[in-house]
Amino acid sequence: MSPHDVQEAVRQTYQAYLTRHGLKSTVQREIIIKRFVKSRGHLSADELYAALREEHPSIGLATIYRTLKILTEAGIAREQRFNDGFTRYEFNGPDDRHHDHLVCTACGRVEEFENREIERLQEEVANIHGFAINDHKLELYGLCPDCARSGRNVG
Amino acid sequence: MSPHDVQEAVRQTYQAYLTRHGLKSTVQREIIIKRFVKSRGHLSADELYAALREEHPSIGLATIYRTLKILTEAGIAREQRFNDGFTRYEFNGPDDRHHDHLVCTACGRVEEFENREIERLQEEVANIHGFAINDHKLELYGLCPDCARSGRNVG
DNA sequence: TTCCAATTGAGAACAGAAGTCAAATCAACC
DNA sequence: GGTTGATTTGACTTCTGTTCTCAATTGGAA
Ligand SMILES: [Mn+2]
Ligand SMILES: [Mn+2]
Ligand SMILES: [Zn+2]
Ligand SMILES: [Zn+2]
Repeated sequence: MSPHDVQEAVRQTYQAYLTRHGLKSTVQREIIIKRFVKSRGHLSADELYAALREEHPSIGLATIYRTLKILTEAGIAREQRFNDGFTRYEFNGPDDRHHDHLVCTACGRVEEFENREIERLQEEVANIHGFAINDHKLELYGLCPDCARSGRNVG
Repeated sequence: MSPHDVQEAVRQTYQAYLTRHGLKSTVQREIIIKRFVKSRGHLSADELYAALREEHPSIGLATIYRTLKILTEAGIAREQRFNDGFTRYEFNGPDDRHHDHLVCTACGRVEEFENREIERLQEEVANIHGFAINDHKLELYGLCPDCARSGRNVG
């Protein structure tokens, strides 16, 4: 899927969500979404706020929070809570697959990985315990190669 | 290891930690630890506070937090952050093995499991990415058998 | 006992996030 | 285009779990 197609699919999903919930499209939301989709990191609301601060200083932090909530509910964003006290949001594109995370406890770097075998074993565990799983969280915390090499250990 | 031996080992570890850090033993800490070790759940500070409230109404919440921090640092307790907004603490006995959690999103029930194969695959992933892992978090969220059967879906 | 650092409980402070509200904006209708 | 009413906005306040502050108390070495 080309970047343009992704952009278009997001717009489609977003508009459908607005209509379905009787919400309005606004310039602030457009700006926030465009930047969020473009950045493709694991952003906190405050980081996104800071990223928009220069070009759009009038957009309030509350609007960022509200828009991220809409995006999450529309399936365009995904919430992640690593252990730094912030809720982080990542773009969830139309053909993005589920993945889990490696988190560097020194510099905050986040790497993604996908492991079908682990996922399968998780299902097995859930079955054994009779749980009907609808979400899971797997995070590996430690030092990234750079931080391990340089002996860093705090952020 | 008998309950008495566990009790004794905890006391040992606790005392050693106090000495090593120039801390004092207090009646409040003794009471909190005894109750914490006995309960063996995944308790929030507030739940522990409530549990002690009746018998020891003068013990403050701040002291609970402070004691749980000491226990965590001494390796007697382990912090867990599930997705309910509370930090939870579980007793980490001298012969307790590492385990992960199944969490019911309806009733809050927490089940533990251990899966060496998943752990091994995690190490493999970390190696591929060059990360030096020192902690990880694996939680499966869904409905426990009871809640699934009764159609419950909120806590 | 004396003495002083460690500890306590109460309340204030903190931080991320969510709520409040009057003013501004969107979009449906004419 | 203009009118209208519901939605949204930004600034601010509030909320909540946790930590900090501080004067009074306590623990334990001497
Ligand atoms: Mn990710
Ligand atoms: Mn556990
Ligand atoms: Zn790093
Ligand atoms: Zn349940």
